[in-house]
Amino acid sequence: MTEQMTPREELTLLRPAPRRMLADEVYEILRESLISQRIPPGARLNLDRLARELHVSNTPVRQALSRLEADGLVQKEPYVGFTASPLLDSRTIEQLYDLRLLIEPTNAERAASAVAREGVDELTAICVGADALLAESSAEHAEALGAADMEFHVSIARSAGNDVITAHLHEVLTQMSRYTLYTSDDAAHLAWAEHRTILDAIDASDSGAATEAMRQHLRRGLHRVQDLVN
Amino acid sequence: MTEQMTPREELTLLRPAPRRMLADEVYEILRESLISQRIPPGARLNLDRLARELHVSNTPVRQALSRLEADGLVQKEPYVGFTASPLLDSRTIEQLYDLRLLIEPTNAERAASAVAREGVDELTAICVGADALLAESSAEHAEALGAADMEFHVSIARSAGNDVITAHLHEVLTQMSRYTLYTSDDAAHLAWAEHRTILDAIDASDSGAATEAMRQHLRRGLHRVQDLVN
DNA sequence: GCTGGAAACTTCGTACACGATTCTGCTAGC
DNA sequence: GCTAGCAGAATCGTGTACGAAGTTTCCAGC
Repeated sequence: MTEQMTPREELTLLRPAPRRMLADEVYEILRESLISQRIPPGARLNLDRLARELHVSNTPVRQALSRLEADGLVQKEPYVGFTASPLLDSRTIEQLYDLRLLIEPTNAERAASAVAREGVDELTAICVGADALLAESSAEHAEALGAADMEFHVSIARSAGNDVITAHLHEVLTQMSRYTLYTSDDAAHLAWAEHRTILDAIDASDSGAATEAMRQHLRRGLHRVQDLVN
Repeated sequence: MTEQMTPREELTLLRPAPRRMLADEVYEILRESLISQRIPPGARLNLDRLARELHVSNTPVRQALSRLEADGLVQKEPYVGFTASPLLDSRTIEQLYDLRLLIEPTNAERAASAVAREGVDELTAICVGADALLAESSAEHAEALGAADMEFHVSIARSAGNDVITAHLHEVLTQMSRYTLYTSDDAAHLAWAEHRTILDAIDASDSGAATEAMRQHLRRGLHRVQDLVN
C-alpha cells in the first residue's frame, strides 16, 4: 500500500460514514426549526411547499419528516399530512420527568463512581460554556443553553457507561427540547447552579450526593416547567 | 347531529385512524420476518428485489425500512443499503436488561398499587393463553410466546399508568424480540412461572412482592439469555 | 341552515434518470 | 506465473417527475 493517496481516499478514512444525503440536510433544518418553534406547534407541514422552499424534491422531505415523526417532533396522519407536534400537556411532561427520575439519578451515581477523568472534563467544559452564555443574556442564548442542557445530561449518561440508556435519554430530552425554560432568567441561573452542584458531586466521586443532587434538580425542573405551562 | 350516519362515517368513528398505507403492510411483513429471523441477521436487504417480491414499488419499501431502522431492527449505510441488524452482543444485552431493571420493577410496584381491575384481567388472559401454548409445544409456538412475553411486560407498564415509559419499554422489548429464548423448553416454563408469580403479587396488591418478583424475573432472564449466547 | 356532490388540493405510489458504490476482468510489474 | 492496481461495467440506492387515490373545501340545491 502506498502512503500517497487521493484526497477522496483520505476523507473516506477520516470520516468512516458521514456521507450526507439530501434528506439529512433537510432533517437538520426542519429539526432546528421545530425545536426553536420557528415552525409553531400544530402547524401543518405542506410537502410540496417545503420541497420548493428547500429546493429539493418531495422524497427527501418525506424521509426527513418520517425521521422527525420517530423523534416525536411531528405527527403524521395518513393521506392527510404531517403537522408539527402540539406542545406537551402537563400530564405528558410529568410522565417524561417521571421516567427521567427513574434513570438519571442512577446515571449520576454511576458517573460519580466511574474513574474516567475525561467525563468530568467534558462536563466542566459544558458548564463553563453555559456560564459564559448566562453572563451575557439567557434570553438571547436560550437555544444554545437548551442544547447545552441536553449535552450535560447526555454526557453524564455516557459517563455512566450504558449506551442503551444514553440513547433512550437522548430521545426523552429531544421530546422535551422545546421546553428550554431558559426564557426565564431566574430559571436559567437556578438550573445551571444545580448542574454545578451535580458536577461537583461527581468530581468528588460522592455517588450519594450526585444521586440526590440529580433527583432534586429534576424535581425542581419539573416545577419550573409546570410554572411556565400553567 | 343526526343519529343516522353512513357506514363510512361509522367506520371512521370506530377506527380513529387505521387508514393503512402500503408502507404499513410492508413494515409489518418485514418486521415479522426480521423478528422470526426468516431474514437472518446481517443479511443485505435489496430494495428492488423486496419491492418485486412484495409487488409494490420501492418507495413503500424505503419507508418501511426507515421505520425499522428507528426500531433498531435494520441498519442503513448511505449509498450502500440496508442490512438486517446483527445479533446483539453480550454487552448490549446486559445494557438492555440494565435499563429494564431501572424501570420495570417500579412498573410492577405501581401496577400492584393501582386499583384498576381490567389491568389484572388483561394480564391473566395473557398468562392463560401462554399456558395453553406451553402445554402443546414451546418450540413450535416460540414466536407467539415471544409476542405474549412482550405483551405481558407492556401490559404491566400500561397498568402503571405512564404512557411515556410504556412506549420506551416497547422499544426496548422490540430490540430484544429476536431473543425469544423460547427455543428452550425449560427456559420457557421457568419464565412463565415467574410471570405467574408477578401476576399473583399484582393481583394481591402486594407492591413489595411485585417489585421483587419483577427484579428476580429480569435477573434470571438475563442469565437465560446469556447462557444462550455463550 | 343543512345535505349532497363535485372540484381543488395534497398525499401516496409508480416509473425512470442520475450518481455513487462495488464487482469483474484486464494490464502492468515483480 | 502470480499479485497489485486500475479501468470499465454492472448493480443498487438516491432523487425527480408524474399519475393515482384520498381528503378537504366549497357551492348548488333543497
